[in-house]
Amino acid sequence: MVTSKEVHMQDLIRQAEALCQRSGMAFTAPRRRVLEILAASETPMKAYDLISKAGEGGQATKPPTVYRALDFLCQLGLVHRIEQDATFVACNHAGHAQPVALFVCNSCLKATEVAYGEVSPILEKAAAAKGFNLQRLVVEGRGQCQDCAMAA
Amino acid sequence: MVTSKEVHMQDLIRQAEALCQRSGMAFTAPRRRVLEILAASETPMKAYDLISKAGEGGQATKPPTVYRALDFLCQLGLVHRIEQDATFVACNHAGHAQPVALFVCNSCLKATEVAYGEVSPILEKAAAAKGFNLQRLVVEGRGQCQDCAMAA
DNA sequence: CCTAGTATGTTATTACATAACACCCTATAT
DNA sequence: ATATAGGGTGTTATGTAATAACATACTAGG
Ligand SMILES: [Zn+2]
Ligand SMILES: [Zn+2]
Ligand SMILES: [Zn+2]
Ligand SMILES: [Zn+2]
Repeated sequence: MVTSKEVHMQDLIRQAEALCQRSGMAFTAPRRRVLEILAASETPMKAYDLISKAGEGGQATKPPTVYRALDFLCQLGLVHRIEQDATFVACNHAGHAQPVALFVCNSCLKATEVAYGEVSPILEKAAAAKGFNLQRLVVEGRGQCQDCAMAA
Repeated sequence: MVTSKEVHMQDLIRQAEALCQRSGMAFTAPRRRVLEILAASETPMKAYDLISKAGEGGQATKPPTVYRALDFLCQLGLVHRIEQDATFVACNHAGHAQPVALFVCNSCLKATEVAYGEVSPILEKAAAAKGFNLQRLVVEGRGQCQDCAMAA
C-alpha cells in the first residue's frame, strides 16, 4: 500500500529538485534527509528531534547540519517554521502563490495550513494606516482541529 | 520635563495595580521592576537583557525571577511576547478589548501595535472552513516604520 | 496557632541556535 | 593542467533562551 503521506513526500522531493535545478542550487543528501523526515512526520518537529532522527542508522548528525538544511528548505518554501514553539513542518501544498497561516491543534499537535490571501491585504492596510510598510507577515494559530472536535 | 514614555509607564503601573487588585493577585517588586524596564525601553527586549538590567544596582537577578514576571504580565496583557524573535514589549494602549498585531521595524527595531478587530473574524472563518476551531491567534509582521521611511 | 495559597530565591539543567574554521567538490577562467 | 571562486558539509565549541526542582517567606482564613 502507498500512503498519501508517501505520495506527498515524493511530490515534495520532486518539487525540491525542480526548484534547485532552476536556481542553480544543490539538493544534497542532508537537505533531502531533513525534508524526508519532516514530510513523514504527522506533526511539526523540534529541531533537536530532527537532529536525533537524522542521526539514526547512519553517522551522527550535528546541529549545524540540520539548521542549515532547515534554513535552506524554509527559504524555498518547502518547510515552514512555526514561531510560537520553534517547530518545523513540511509544506503540504505545492507552491506558495498565496501566503499561508499555520494552525496547530492543541490536542493532536497536527498543523493545518490555511491560505489567507484575502486577509493579507487588509492587514497591510491596517499597518499602512499607522505608516507601517509591511514586508513579512506571520500568522499562526492554536485551537482544535476537525478530527479532534469529532472525537470529543 | 516629563516624557510621554514616563506618562505611559505610570499609566501601565496604575493599570497593573488595578488588574491585580481585581483578581486578587499581588503586584510585587519583581513584577513592577520588569514592567518598568520594558515600559522605559524604546524597543522590545530580549529576556536576558531584561535580566541584566533588572540586576543593575540592586541584587543580581536570575532567569526564573524575570521569566515568572514576564509570564504574569503577558497573561494580564500588559506585556506582549513577540514570537518571531523571542522578545518582550510593554503594551502601548490601555486594555485589550481588541486583539492586536505587532509590527517590528527592520531598521529601528521599534514595535508598532495595530488592532485588527475586523480581520480576526475573517481568519476565524478561514480556519473554520477547514474545520479548525481557533482559540488563539498570533499576528506579527516585519517591515519599515513611518519614521524610518521618512528618514530614507 | 496552623495551614493553604501565592510568590520569591537559588542551583542546576535542558533546549534552541550559531560562530568559526577546516575541508571537499565542481565549474570556469587563464 | 591548474588556479581560483562559490557553494556545501563536518566538527568543535560556544552563545542564548527557558525551565525543573526545591527551599524559603508572606499573608489570609479557619
Ligand atoms: Zn506551505
Ligand atoms: Zn487535533
Ligand atoms: Zn497591547
Ligand atoms: Zn523604524
